[in-house]
Amino acid sequence: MDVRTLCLGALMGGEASGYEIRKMFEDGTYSHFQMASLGSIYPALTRLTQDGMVTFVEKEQENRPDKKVYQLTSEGRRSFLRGLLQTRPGEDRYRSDILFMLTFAEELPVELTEALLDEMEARQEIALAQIDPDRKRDDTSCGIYGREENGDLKPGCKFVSGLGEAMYRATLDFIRKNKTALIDDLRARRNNHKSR
Amino acid sequence: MDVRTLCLGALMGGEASGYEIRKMFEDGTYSHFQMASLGSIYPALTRLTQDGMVTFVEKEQENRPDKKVYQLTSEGRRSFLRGLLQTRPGEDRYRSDILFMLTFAEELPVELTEALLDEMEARQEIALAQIDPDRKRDDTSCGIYGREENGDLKPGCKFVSGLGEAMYRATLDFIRKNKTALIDDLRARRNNHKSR
DNA sequence: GGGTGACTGTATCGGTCCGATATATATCAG
DNA sequence: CTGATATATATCGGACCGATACAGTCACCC
Repeated sequence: MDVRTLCLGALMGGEASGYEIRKMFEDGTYSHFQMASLGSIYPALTRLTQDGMVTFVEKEQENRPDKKVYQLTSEGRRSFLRGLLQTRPGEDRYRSDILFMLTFAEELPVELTEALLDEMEARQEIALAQIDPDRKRDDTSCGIYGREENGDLKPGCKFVSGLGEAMYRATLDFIRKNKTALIDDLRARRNNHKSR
Repeated sequence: MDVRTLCLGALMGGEASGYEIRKMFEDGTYSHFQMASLGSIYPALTRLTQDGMVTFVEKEQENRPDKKVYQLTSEGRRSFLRGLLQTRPGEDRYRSDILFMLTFAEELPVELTEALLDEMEARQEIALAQIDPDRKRDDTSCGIYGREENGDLKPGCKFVSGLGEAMYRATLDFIRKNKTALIDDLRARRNNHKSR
């Protein structure tokens, strides 16, 4: 799923600037299962403009740098949905440096392992908190896709964020339940090695 | 975490060829939380050789193409562990095209949504099955890191694979519990739109 | 007998994308 | 009044994936 497609998807929720699109992938709607950086978003928007998929208006702002606010054309909207019909979605992929490092827990100082576990727990907590319990309409900003007129989440979005929540909860649960056991195990092993 | 570090980690379990390292990231030990392709593994091994982190022996095989079997040098091993001590691990990142597509479920044919859900369920099942129930020593192949002399998983690896299992289970659970509700919801909505 | 696909291997390359950086302006805390 | 943070666009080097080439073996089926 390339960044151009991702940008089209982001604009399905209404107009947005490049900066705002990045925020959707950084903090917002898509942050839990997709990524795109400014270094790829801006070129993507330029090409999408050339191809007639989006248009933009330059908006002057008070006390802020100017904005280019992008918007889907009807061709862009059609093309995006047609694309989804044809695309074979790529494999889900989870990447975690911390888990990779924990694989070598036996070779590392126990303190580092502890720190890694705490770090991971903290990050998961933050991510879970970001999947709003009920932050219905606090952001006046850009039109984020997924809300009904009455402010409720659309079924697709509800499902996806529910799934995200379930994953974070399961992860947190597992860490909390098994953290001390792992640490104890490592300490015991460390003592065995010394005494031998 | 760049591919060179990843390769050093892979070789912590013993000697391996480039092809075998890729398998660890494709099917094996690391497949659930890291990725590296041949297109980056081979150059990485070349550079690691130049830097004295690994050495290789060319092994002729019967009925098979020749192999270059790589092995950590003591410098490589030290350098890897030192690296882990200094590295700030990158953020965990989950990427899923299917979830992105499901975000737009309302705009897609219900059949596609159904297919996506089934596809995702199937993939998670496969992944879960890959996290061994008890495939202790069936692979005679390369020395994969994480086993004790007696064949048990080392604590670090046990933790990590346990966490993986918990995540897959939670995901599968959620999909199974909420799939039909989502589909029904979408169908109902479709009828509402028609009748209006 | 011969085509076809699957597996083991090494290697290269185009194109995409991340991460860092530059530039500019404004707010706010200390 | 300095430094951190936020908004905003834009570029670029380097890393990495995915596809492809090349080469050999095996099993299968027609």
